[in-house]
Amino acid sequence: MLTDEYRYKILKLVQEKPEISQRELAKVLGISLGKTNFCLKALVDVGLLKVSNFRNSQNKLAYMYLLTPKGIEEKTGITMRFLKYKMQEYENLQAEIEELRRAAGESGDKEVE
Amino acid sequence: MLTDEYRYKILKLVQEKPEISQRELAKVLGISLGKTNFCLKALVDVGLLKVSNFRNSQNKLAYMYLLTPKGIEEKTGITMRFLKYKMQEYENLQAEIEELRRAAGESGDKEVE
DNA sequence: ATCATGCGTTCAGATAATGAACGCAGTTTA
DNA sequence: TAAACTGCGTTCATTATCTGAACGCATGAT
Repeated sequence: MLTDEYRYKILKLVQEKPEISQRELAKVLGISLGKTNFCLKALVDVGLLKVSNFRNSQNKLAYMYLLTPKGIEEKTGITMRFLKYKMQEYENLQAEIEELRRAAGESGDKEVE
Repeated sequence: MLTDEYRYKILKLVQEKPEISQRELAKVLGISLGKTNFCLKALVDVGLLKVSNFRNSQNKLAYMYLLTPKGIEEKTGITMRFLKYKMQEYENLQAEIEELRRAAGESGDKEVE
């Protein structure tokens, strides 16, 4: 399943390091190789990424994932959408933390740690 | 699967409305009835929730989910842990938004919306 | 030539999530 | 009172999703 979370994360990582391998991507993302492969293909299918070959001196032939113009353009929107969603979660939690503090009779200005 | 996300959300919802039904909980959480049932049981199993019956005037006999003393105590920790995790995500995204703004040559003080 | 390495790809098996269907217990209707 | 109805928690076959070992291939090393 390709969610906004992985759309965002993969586009970001690929943009930073186009020669990244699927295995490395999987490791960074904390997901399996199979899922990584699936998500990359999905991003290629919808035209956000494209694949090209490149010669790697030390390593063998490898792929390179590049953001298409569409990918570059949509990445911003995807990121914004994802941020908005996360911001909402974050604010809800902040409110909950405040409630907990009030319930515990604390001063309310302590740091979460 | 019972994750911190659902530990937190369920404990919160149950605390606010102990007489909530599994179906209503499922709807609010955006998950299936089966998963809701599974998560509630898991929370009972680990001693964070307990079940008791109550008489509901209009409706039939129903259950009531109550936080145990352990549940009340651990809810704070679970919430804090979940917040910390979300805060990290949120901060990473904020940084990414900044990068996007810089790349787009914007002024950097626009609101996300 | 042979081996070793690392790549993307595949897919059988494991894991997780779904929601229709069930039995039960109150409430309403006939 | 009996029968139909409602909404509850529970179950579990089905479906969706994820995993990672194994494969073929291309390169570099021996």
